[in-house]
Amino acid sequence: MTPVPAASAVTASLNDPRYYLANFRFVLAWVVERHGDLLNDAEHALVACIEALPEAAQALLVRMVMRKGEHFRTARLDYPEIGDTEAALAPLVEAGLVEADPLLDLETLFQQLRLPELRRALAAEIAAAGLPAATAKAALHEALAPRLAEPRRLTDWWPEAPDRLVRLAVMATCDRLRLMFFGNLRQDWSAFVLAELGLRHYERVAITPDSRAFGRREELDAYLALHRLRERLAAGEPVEALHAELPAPMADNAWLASRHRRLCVALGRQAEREGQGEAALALYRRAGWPESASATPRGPGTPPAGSVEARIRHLRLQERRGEHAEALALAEPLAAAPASEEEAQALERLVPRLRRRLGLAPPAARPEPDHARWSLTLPPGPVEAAVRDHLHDAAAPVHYVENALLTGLFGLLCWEAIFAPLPGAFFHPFHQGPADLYREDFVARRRDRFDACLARLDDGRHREAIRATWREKQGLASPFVQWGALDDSLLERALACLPAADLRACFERLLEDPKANRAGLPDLIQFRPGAPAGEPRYRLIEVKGPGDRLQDNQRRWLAFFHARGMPAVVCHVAWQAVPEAREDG
DNA sequence: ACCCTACACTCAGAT
DNA sequence: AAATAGCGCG
DNA sequence: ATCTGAGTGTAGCGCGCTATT
Ligand SMILES: [Mn+2]
Ligand SMILES: [Mn+2]
Repeated sequence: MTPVPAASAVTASLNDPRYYLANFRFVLAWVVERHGDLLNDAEHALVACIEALPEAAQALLVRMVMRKGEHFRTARLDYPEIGDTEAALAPLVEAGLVEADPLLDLETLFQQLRLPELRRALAAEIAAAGLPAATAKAALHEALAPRLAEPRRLTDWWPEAPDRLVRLAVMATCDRLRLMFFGNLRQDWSAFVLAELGLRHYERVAITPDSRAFGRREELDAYLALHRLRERLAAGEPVEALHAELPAPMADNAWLASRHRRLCVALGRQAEREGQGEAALALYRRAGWPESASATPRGPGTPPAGSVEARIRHLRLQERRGEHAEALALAEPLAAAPASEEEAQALERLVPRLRRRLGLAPPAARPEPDHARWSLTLPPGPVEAAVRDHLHDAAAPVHYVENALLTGLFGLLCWEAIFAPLPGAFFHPFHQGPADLYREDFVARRRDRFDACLARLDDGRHREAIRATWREKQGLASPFVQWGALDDSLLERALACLPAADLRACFERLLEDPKANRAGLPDLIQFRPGAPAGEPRYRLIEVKGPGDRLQDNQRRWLAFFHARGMPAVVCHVAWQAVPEAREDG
C-alpha cells in the first residue's frame, strides 16, 4: 500500500504563477507511472515531447487544454506569466501540438469572431444574401450556412484579420489522460485549484499502486466511444446516426456495460421525442433485456439483468402505440419477479392499465395509500418553511432536512466502510466517494465492514461513533454527508430521539439499494424529546403544497415507514387567501 | 457525478 | 443601453 | 376530481469581464 497523498499535498501553491502547469505535470507523471501500459507509443511520445518543451510553451499548452474548445485567437491567449505568446506558441506549432491557421467551418468561425468582425469579414456574402446590416448573429449564421458550407482558413475567411487563429491538436489525448487519472470525464483540472483554495476537502485513502479505474486500453476506448456518442446526442445530432454507430456493449466489464445501457436509454428517449418509435423500442430492448439477444434467456422467475428504466419505458411506449397485448406479455413476467422496488412500483401502475385495455380482469386492488395525512391552511410562502414554522415549538423543534439527516447519519456511522481502501475504489486524491458506489456489488464487497459499523447501533456505541466522525471528518467530501445541512443541535436531537432500531432499519434499506434509496426522505423531522414513555420521540413530515404530489421514491419510503411502524405523515398545505393588495386608481 | 441529480412546479391527457 | 449568459480564473 | 407521464426550472465556489441582445 502506498498512501494517496492528501489533495492539499499534491496541488500546486497558487503563489506559483504557473501553478496550473505544476498540476498538469503532476498528472502526466502519475499517469505514466501508474497507467503507462495503457498508453500507446504516440501517447508516450507526446508526454516526452511536452516535457521537453520550453516551460513557457508548456504553460501555454496547458492554458489551452484547460479552456473550452480547441480553437483560440492568439489575441485571446494573453498571459502575463507566459509573456510573449508568439514565442511560446512557436515550439508548440513546430512540434505539431498546435495547428496554425486551421480550416474552420462556419460554425467555428462564428464562435471565434465577434459580430462586428463577422460583418466585416463576410460583408460581400451578407450583401449578396440581401441581409440587413443589423442582422443578429444567430440569424446571420442561419442565413449564411447554406452558402458557406466549405471550411476555410481564417486567412481566407478574413485576410485582414488583426491576429492569428490556432487549434490545439492534442485535446483528445489530454482528455484520455484526464480520464485515466480521474476515472471519469466529469472532473477536470479545476479540481486541483478548488482543493488548493480550500473549497473542497477530500478524505485521504490508502490505495494500492495498481488501484486504478481502467485495467485495459480497450476499456478506455469503450468509455471514450460512449462519451463521444453522448456528446453528439447532447449537441442535437439525430438519433438515427448515433444508433447506427452504437458499439457492442463490453461483455466482461459490468460498469461499462451499464454505461452502455444508460446511453441506450438516453438515445431511446430522444428517439421518442423525434417520433422514431421503432428505434426507441429497439434501444430500450437492447438496454432492458440485454441477454435476450443471445440464446440463453434466463429462466422464469429471474429478473433480467438490464436497465429497469429501459424496460418500463419500453412498456409505456408500447402502451402509447396501442400494443397492449405485447406489452402485457412482457410486463407480467416482470411483475412476477421485479428486479427492484422501483420496477414493482411502476408495474403496479402499468399492468392494471394494460389489463383494462384488453378487457381482462383487473388484478387485486392496490391497497390505499397507507400513510397518515394532514391538511393545513397557511399564509403563502415557501411551503416547507411554512409548515416547519407552524409546527415548531421549543419542546418539539422541527428541522427541514430532506435526505440530509438520515443519509448523513448513515454516512457518519459507516464512514470507515464507505472509505475503505478496496481495489478500484480510490485511485486519486480527489474522490468524493468510492468509484464503485453505485455498482451492483458495492455492498457485498464491504458487507463485513458495514455490519461492523451497524453493530454499534445494537449497544448504543453509535452515538459516540457518529459524534466522533462528525468532529474528525468535518468538511471532507462524502457522498452521504452534506456537512452544511447538519449542525450540532440537530445531530444531538437526532441521536437523542431516533431509536437505534429505527436507524438500523433505515440504514439497511439504504444498503439494499444505495442509489435508489438515498433520496425520497421526508422534508421535515420533528423531535419530541419530552414525549411520554412509549410514544415516539420524533416524526417525519413530507410537505406537499397545492399541485404537488408524492414522488415514487417518497412513496416507497413512506410505505417502508408505515410497515415498520415509524411515524411519518404527509402534510398537505392550502394557502390562506391573502387580502387583495389594492392598486390605487 | 454540471447532460447529472434531487426536488417542486406545470401542463396535457386519460378515466 | 441595461441586462444577461457564458466563460475564464484563482 | 384524480391519477399519470412528461417536461421545465433551480441549484450546484464566487467574481469579473465581455459579447450579445
Ligand atoms: Mn422536499
Ligand atoms: Mn415536499
